[in-house]
Amino acid sequence: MNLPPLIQSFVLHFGEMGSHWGINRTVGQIYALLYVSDRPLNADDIVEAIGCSRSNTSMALKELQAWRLVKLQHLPGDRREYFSTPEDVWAIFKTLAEERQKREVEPTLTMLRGAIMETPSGEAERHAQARMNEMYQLIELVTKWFADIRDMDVETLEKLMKLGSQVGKVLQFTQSLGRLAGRDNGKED
Amino acid sequence: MNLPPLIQSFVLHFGEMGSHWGINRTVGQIYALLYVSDRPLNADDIVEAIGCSRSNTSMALKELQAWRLVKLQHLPGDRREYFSTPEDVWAIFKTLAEERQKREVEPTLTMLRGAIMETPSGEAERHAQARMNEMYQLIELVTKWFADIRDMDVETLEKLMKLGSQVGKVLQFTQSLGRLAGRDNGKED
DNA sequence: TTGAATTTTCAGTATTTTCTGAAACTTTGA
DNA sequence: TCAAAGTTTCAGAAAATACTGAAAATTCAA
Repeated sequence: MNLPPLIQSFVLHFGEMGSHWGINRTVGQIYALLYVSDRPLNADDIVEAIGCSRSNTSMALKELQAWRLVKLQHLPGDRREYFSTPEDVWAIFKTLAEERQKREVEPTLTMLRGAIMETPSGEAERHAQARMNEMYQLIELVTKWFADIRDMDVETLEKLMKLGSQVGKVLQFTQSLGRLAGRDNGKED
Repeated sequence: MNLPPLIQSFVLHFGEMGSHWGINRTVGQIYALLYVSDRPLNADDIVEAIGCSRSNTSMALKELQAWRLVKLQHLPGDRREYFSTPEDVWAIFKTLAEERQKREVEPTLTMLRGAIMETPSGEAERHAQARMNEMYQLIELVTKWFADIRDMDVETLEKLMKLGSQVGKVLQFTQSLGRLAGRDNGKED
C-alpha cells in the first residue's frame, strides 16, 4: 500500500469495518480510497494505491457499482474507466439505506408474511407467529418511516435531527394545538 | 434441524441474514429460535432444535450475551442455564443500535478525529481531510439523533414514525411559530 | 478487420472463519 | 470432600470466502 499515512489509516479502517458489515475488505478499502480522493481514479491507480491484484479490483468495483456507491466516468482522450463517489455524504447514506432495504429488509418481510399466513398447528407455532407478527409490524413501521425521511430534503432533515428528542415535545405541542394554547414551542435545554 | 417448517424457515432465514451483517450463522439461528420460542430454552434444547454441536452453541450464546440480546435465567429445581430474548421488540432494536454504536461507530469517530487533527502535507491530503470531516459531521449528527430518539418512550416514538414525512411540515410550522415568538427552535452546536 | 489497450472471467490457491470433539473447568448437593 | 451435572475452552478439521494470475473477452481507433 502506497498512500500518505493519514489516508492509509482511513482506508485500512474501512477495510476492517467492511468485515463487520458483510462487505469484503478490498471493497471497503477501495470505497474509502475513492471517497477521499480529490479526483476520479482508474483501476490501475487503485491497484497502485491499495496493493491488490488487478482482477480483485475489477470485482470490487463491480460490486460497488451494484451497490450504486461509485460512479463510472470517462475522461476525454483516455479509454480507461475512472471511478469516483458521489460528493454528497447524505446521498451516499441514502443509497446505502435503499440498497440494504431492497436486499435484506424486503426478503425478510416476504419471509415473515409467508410464515404468518401459514396455519399454525399447536400452541408453540401460534406463539411463534405472534412474535413474527410483532417483528413484521416493527420492521414495516421503521422502513416506511425511513422511506419518508429519505425523501425529505437535506435541509429539513438536518433541522429535524438537530432538534433531536425535542421533536417529541413539538409533537405534543401540535397535538394540543386544537386548544390553541398560546405557549412557546417547548424548547428548553 | 428438528423444527416445525414455519419456525424452521424463520430460523434459517436469520442464519443467512446474519452473514450479511457480520454475524455468524449459528448465532443468527439461535437468536431467531429464542425469539420465537414460547419458553426459555437450555443449551441442549438448542442443540436438538438447530442441530449444531454443544460447544458451538456455547460460543454462540456467549456472543449473544455479549451483545445483550439474550437473557440468562435459571428455572427452579433445574441447574441448567435457560435463555430467552427480551419480549419487547423495540427494546431489542434499541439494544442492537446501542451495541453497533459502541463497537463500530465510536471507533470510526475516533479514527476520523485522529486523521482530521493531522497536519496535511499537500493538496490531496487537505482534500481527504475535508471529506473525512464531512463524514465525521454526518455520523455525529445521525448518532446523536439516534441516541435522542432511543431515549424517547415507545408511544411517542411510534406516533412520530407514523407521522412520517408529515413531521417536516409540522417542523416548518413550529419554526415559523418560533420565529413569531422571537426564538429559534433549532439546536445550535 | 486488425491489433493494442483495457476489462472481465475463472479455476486454483491462500486465507479466514466457523465448527467440532475431547478435555478442562465450574458448580452444586450430599 | 467427592461425584455428578453442566459449561467452557481450545486445537485442529471443515467450510466458506477472498484473492491471484493467466487467459478470454471487449472496446476502439486506424
